[in-house]
Amino acid sequence: MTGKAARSPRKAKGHGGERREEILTAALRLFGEFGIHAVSTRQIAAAVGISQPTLYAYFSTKDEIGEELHNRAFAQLAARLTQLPRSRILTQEDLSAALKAYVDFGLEQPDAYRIAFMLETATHRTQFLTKPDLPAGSRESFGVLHQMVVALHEQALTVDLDPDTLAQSLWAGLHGLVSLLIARPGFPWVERQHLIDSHLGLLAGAVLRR
Amino acid sequence: MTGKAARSPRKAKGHGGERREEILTAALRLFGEFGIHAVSTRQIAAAVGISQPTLYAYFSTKDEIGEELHNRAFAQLAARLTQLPRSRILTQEDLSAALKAYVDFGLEQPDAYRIAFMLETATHRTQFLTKPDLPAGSRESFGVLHQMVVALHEQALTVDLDPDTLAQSLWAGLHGLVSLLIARPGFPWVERQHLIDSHLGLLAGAVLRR
DNA sequence: CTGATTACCTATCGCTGATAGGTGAATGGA
DNA sequence: TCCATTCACCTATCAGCGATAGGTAATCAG
Repeated sequence: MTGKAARSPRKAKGHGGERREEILTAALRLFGEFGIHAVSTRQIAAAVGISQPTLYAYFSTKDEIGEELHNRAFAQLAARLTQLPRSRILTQEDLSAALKAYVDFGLEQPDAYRIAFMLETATHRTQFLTKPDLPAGSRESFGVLHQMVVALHEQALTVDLDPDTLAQSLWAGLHGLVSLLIARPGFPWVERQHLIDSHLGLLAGAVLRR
Repeated sequence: MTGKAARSPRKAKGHGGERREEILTAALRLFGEFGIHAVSTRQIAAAVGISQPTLYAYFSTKDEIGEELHNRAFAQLAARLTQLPRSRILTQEDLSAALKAYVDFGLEQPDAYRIAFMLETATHRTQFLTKPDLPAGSRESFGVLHQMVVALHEQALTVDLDPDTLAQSLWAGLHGLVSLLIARPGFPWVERQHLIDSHLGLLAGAVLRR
């Protein structure tokens, strides 16, 4: 399956950080392609061109590699949502654009989305059960959605429900579509873009005052 | 963690099937509690009271245990949806009841739901990429939803979108809520029942003609 | 040139999923 | 009643896993 292990030349003295990036790049690709549990540290190491224990100079566990990718994926999504152009006074179109951006992110970068929202490492499982918080990037990306709903609510543009509930409902609606499309590519979906457009239309229509 | 391995007495001659059920029961509990990848075949065997290789008399791989639980979970959901009382001519209330039943199933049996929709074994990953089909139970449970939407559509009770798209959209909306509630119990959700009621209200309101 | 630091290595650990090959209780036909 | 077969289950062992211990050689500052 995997080719021979061509050793990568040793990094110069201050440049161990480059190796770290190489590991993350290789891991993202492999995790995305085969799933985190089907990829061994030896495979990652081989893809990078180093010995397996060398990974542990940069990460203390295999899960920590997933963790870092997880955080970066969240940060990417948050950045994407934050950097959207917005009207000075928030409009319904701004919300629609954000919903679309969320779905696009998930479908354009399914590996990242999987890792951000669908991946379950042992670390996560414990973390999510005990800590009342999500990682920063996660709060931030949900926060963008939340703030938009709050702003629209203040302008009385949303239906008569508290904005917290509306925002969580929207998130659920978005995540459901993205995660099913990613996880069940073999399902007989209707034409993808049509489904997305309709779904986002339904969600926006459900949340926005008519 | 796990206590001592009290050996279970040998099954009588024709009763190996009972052992199989015991294995599935133990595996469902352990997979649900710790996640499939964090549970070893030795732990399952210990919980049942047999040696680890004996598992392989009943299942040819560990994934096959997950597979069987997966199919059973789907069948349960399908049964639950199929057995709902329904009006002779389908009403919007029937649809709402089905939506609620779906969510209730997921939240009452998070282990089963996780295994049915959120679990990713190596087998699955390949299967879903190559085969155009879901397991029977899966098609069946989505089918119930689909048929309801079709029936409502024929009575012109739905909004002006094709029923296939509406049904898939509904499914995504349901799955998103259930999977996030299950996977992120630490998130600062609004009161759960309120969120569910609102969400289902939004979904139904979005799909049904006003 | 030297000493410290850095970037890596090989060897090995306990554990995992899975296989090979055997044992001994139950059963049904002679 | 004997015996062959079947069935339920065992111990021993495998290669591969994540992770650790401990060493080595390249590199850089002084």
